[in-house]
Amino acid sequence: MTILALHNTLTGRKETFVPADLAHVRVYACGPTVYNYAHIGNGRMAVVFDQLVRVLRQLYPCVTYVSNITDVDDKIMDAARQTGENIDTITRRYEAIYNEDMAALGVVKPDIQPRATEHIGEMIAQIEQLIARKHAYAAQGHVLFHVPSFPAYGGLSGRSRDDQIAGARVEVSPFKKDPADFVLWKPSAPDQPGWASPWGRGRPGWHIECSAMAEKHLGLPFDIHGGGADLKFPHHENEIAQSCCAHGREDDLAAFARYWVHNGFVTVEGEKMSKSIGNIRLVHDLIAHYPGEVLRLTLLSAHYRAPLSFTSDALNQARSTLDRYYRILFDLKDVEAVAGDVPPAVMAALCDDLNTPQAIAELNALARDVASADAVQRRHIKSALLAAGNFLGLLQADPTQWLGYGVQDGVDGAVVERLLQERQQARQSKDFSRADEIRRELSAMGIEIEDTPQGTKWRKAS
RNA sequence: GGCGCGGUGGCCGAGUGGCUAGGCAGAGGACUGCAAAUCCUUGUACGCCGGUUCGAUUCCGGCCCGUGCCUCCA
Repeated sequence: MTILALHNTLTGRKETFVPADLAHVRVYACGPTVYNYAHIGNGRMAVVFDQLVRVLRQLYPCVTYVSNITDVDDKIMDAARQTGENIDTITRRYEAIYNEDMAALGVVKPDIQPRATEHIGEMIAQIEQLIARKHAYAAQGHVLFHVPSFPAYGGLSGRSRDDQIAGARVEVSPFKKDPADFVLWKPSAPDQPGWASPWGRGRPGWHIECSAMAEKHLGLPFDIHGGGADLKFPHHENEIAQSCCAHGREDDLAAFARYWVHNGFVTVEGEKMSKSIGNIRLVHDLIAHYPGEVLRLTLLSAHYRAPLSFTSDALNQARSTLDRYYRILFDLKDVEAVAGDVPPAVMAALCDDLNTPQAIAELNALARDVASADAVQRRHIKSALLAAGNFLGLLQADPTQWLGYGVQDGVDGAVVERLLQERQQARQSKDFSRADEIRRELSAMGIEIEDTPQGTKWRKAS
């Protein structure tokens, strides 16, 4: 059995992954709050954990991947107020768009995608457990988690309770027993979404939903909990506090999730994406200009924990890399591939803490070898390339289509053929200036031509 | 201020105590009427200063720079 090594934020080290139950690997990753289009940072999280789950499925017979949809949140309420739309209308719409956009990135939909609003009962039950164990208290319609009741608090982020207060930007409400305490439940005004609870009509705090949904759908402790690096604190820290304390497991931070995996941030031209800078890159917009595979490869071209600077350069490089692979597949289109396993070198790279750049280097090695390959090797290379591509969510398109051969959209094939014939005649009569002129005409139409021993081929350049 | 992460050749980007990362771009060559595509050749880089070591880009300490979190955030 291949060994999977993962960097575990909980210990700060790369560790050998051993599931709690070899027969059933369980993974949870924090999903989006659905009030707007997903940006490329959301996309990176989805792609990274999709790839991790793909690796796990190669290694283990049964994997359950849960990723939630946060559909109750103050930002959603703000959005509803601004547009005058119903909250459900907004959340359902952006949930659907999220799934479409992620599918375009080659992300396989999680096995379970629980909505927060459908787990209010579980959240209330967990809050009651926390109150019963004296880790939480009700005050003025709120319920708060009492951080001092959990001495191990801060173990994931390496941040102490004092550090959290030292930031001095934590809202210190008068009803908090301790400045570090955080909200489990808060009251809703009549015009805000709310649910009946033992503490009055209200809605859950942000952190409790993941604790409740992960436990319901995966059981405790489950194997891997993931999310963006920014969620380490306070979100994941608070999840751990809630879940461990609700079950009297204050002694063991791993009693909730055993391995914690965090992906790094996407920056745009080196800057953080933010509304104020106006540099947010939405997946929805990007897929109108770039094939999803180009975006996916861009996201996989850096190691998942490293920051990724999203630039047009990076996109173009990913595109030319894919063009190269597709050209090989095109050249090998008459070679019969055999269904096979993911190439061991690719698998080994991914099993080393999801080293996707190394895996891509292995793809390049295959591509390099094709030039000197004999018939048997060519068949092997095509098979390996397709298997690796399938595993990485790449190379799923038809090479002919990808490269633009035989594309009819927006192209008058008859015109192209006529010009090519005219150019061929010019070439035969050594009228090369006329031939080159025709090539420029075609180029202006977005048509690139390639003279080969078998005649002239043309393609619609992307 | 506190807690992290990172600084690798023009660019992107792995990795390692001594043994080629890889890609892109560039240069030279082959092929071509010229191109395109492809192929061949070509680059000895690891922020700074100390320390450990036979030997450090890789380990340790300090410093500088960049960046993220500490408030909602993938």
